[in-house]
Amino acid sequence: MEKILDIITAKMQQAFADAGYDASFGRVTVSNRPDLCEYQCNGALAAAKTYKCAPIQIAKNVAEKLDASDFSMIDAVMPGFINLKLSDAFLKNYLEEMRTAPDFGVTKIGAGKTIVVDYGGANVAKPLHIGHLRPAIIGESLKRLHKFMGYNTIGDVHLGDWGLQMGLIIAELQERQPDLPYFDPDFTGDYPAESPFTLSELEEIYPTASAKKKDPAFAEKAHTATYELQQGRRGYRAIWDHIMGVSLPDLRRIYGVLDVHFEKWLGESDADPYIPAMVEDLKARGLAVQSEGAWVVPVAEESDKKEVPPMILVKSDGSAIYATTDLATMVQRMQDWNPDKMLYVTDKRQNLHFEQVFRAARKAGIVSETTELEHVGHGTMNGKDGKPFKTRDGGVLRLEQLVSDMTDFVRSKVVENKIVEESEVEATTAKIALAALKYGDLSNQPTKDYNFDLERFAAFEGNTGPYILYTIVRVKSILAKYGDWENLPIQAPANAYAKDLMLAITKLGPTLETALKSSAPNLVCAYIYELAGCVNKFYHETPILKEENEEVKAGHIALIGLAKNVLETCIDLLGFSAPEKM
RNA sequence: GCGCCAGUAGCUCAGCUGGAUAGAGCAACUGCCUUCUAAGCAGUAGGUCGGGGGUUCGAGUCCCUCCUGGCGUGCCA
Repeated sequence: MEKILDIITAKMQQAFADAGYDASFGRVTVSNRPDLCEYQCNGALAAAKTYKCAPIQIAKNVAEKLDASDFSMIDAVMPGFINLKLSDAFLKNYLEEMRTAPDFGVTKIGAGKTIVVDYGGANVAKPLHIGHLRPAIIGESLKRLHKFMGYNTIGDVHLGDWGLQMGLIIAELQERQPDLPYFDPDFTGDYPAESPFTLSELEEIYPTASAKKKDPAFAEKAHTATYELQQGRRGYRAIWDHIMGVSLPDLRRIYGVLDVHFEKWLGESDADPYIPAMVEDLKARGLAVQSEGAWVVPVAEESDKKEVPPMILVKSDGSAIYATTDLATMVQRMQDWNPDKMLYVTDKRQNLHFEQVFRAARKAGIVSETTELEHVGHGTMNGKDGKPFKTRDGGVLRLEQLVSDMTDFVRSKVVENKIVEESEVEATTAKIALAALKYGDLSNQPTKDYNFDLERFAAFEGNTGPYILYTIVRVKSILAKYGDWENLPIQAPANAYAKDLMLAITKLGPTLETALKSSAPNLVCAYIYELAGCVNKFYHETPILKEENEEVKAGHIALIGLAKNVLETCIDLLGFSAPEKM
């Protein structure tokens, strides 16, 4: 469906042209003075200079030429604004079209395109911690948004399963259990099917090993083990298999709790087969050069304001680094999926890394000229006090713990409210807790740091996930009492609250487009907060089920039904859903 | 040192290619439930938009400069 702004702008441009001015001045925007109008055009102010004429005169001339058919008000006011209000008939028809069109008539700007969203970044052998929350939530939302807008979407968890961390674990395991067959270079038999460590042991081994990096002898061992693993040493591969076998089910489970789902569970290790040929190619073409013992790809450009260090392709010890696997992963993605876009959702501190990798990829022609590469660098989630989030003993808080804290908090409120049956308490709690967590995160700009405040996010009032859910649930309750409502047509606005609500609904398409183009789920949050406010105002001021005129009542129901559908669609794009009661 | 990001109400944040009176939520205070879920709605109060210059008819928004904070700056991811 054509956007309202585009429809009006076209008319306004025609009016400017008809009045003898350049059509480009006819841009219309949503009003910033809702008390005066719904849409406005500021073009006369800008045109005043060009035509050396008082802006108000231009505005009046244009207003006279404007096709008035879809407006209830066209007003040229000082100093030169053209204020507009839509006619009831136009709004009614527009909303009825939204109601009956698939996906509310939103333009599928991604139709025919494929996007890879790389957003997990979980490390095997390490439990998910709060640092993994934002990429999971933001990435999942961006993926769903792209899908809704027509893209073929491939979400890839891109596990951290091939770097130094693997070597650290192997080295630590060897110190603890040197007699295991994995460490015997002469062992030729079958390795045990049973893992030599449990999940909780593994989760303890890694941080212990990581802390020992300062010991040069241990670090040396870890680097060697990393290199040998990457070279395919049999015993080490077997350990690696165990690490994956123990770790993956747990990762899947926790992502599942967050309602985060990946199409592909690939990792850095899956890029490994592509590395040798890629490295050889880069060397052969002179794109990779030796520097300080390593092979690097210089990516500095003339226009750089800062010094951009080269991308390290092969470390001086011969092993791959994350730049290597990221680049090789691009080779794999282009070969297997040929995407139009690759979107990376990771911590913003990796900005420089991705800048380097993107440049190297373009330089080497690993991606095509038209392949879009974007890094959404998210900010950090800090504690309530604005300082890095730590547990009481100074450790890193597990993601699972965070979810369960939120769940406990919400559950107590749900129980207190006594609206749902005891048997539904857990399911309802889970939905509200997830909404609180995700909305609390997504309502912030992705790039900014924010402070996590459990009580604020889970508050049942204000700009929160639960508030949005509550709005939806209230409407659902009315619709259920009314009965069949799905096919009721939209009517002209019954009152001012209805009109505000209708105007808000029409902004769905433009909002989703902007949110997608700027990779900003927070815009969707802001939108549904506004929409929910309109719903609640209408709800409060308009008796719906008590309306005696059946025709009028049907109009009310059709409107809140559409609003509810839009809200539910939007929260699905954010990655959560509403219960039936709360 | 250099680079990037941020600084808006007591707190947490919006503010869409510069536009009419800078907006929400929380906290504070005040109204509205025998009537569709009060987890709601309405209202009051609270701001020299970090400081200083500049461009413009018009600047929270663009340019310069300074201050403060965070982060990054070749073999971790």
